[in-house]
Amino acid sequence: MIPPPKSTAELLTLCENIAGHSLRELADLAGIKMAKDLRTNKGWVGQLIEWHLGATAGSKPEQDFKHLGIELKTIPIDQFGKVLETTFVCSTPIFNTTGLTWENSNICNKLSQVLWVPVQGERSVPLPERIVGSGFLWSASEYQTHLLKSDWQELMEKIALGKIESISARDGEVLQLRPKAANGSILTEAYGEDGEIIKVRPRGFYLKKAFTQSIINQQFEI
DNA sequence: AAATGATCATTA
DNA sequence: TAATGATCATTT
Repeated sequence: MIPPPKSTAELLTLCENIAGHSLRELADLAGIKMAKDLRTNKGWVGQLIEWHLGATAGSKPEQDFKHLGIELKTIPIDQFGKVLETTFVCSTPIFNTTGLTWENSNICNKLSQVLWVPVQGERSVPLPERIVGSGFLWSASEYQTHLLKSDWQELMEKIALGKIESISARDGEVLQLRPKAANGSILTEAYGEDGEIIKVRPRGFYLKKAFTQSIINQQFEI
């Protein structure tokens, strides 16, 4: 068990320790069994990295390192540093959203400071042989914040107006709204177009690839 | 080939 | 059910 880091510097040291190592090595060190594949265990890599960085496991809607104000995200990239997947940020509040602003939203809080940990994610590389890259801290620039905030406001307005079912993943410049649930039969309450209560699939906020790619590029082209 | 919509495991 | 950790796999 790795104790939670007491400072940002400690966290970054833990992060340096795992850089360059394979998932097999890290699983062995953690005493965690290698996942056979990610198909039936999609969060396995993220949970392995959490263990090594001393993140407190849990399903609370807050940052991984709340005392440091830092959220942890692993991000799959290929050998050229290309981002392979969109990034889930958090689930979307869709029922009682009155009084909710970008500034007091969970997504704003989570994105205030992110420790990005790139992990080799090409399917052609066997899971145990994939290498963990060098993690780095990131905070949104003014421009990036503007993009996120305006997408968020547009999406949340549609939700408040009962137009959630008309939102597609194509909406938003950098932020997407997509289903986020165990399967299609999971339902939660939302407002319909006439203000009535309807049942919809739960949604989550995702960062589009182009946005996370720019973050990765910014880091590795310095 | 890229992207959208769907899905898997686990905890509380 | 709702939150976390995400990637899968069919459609475009």
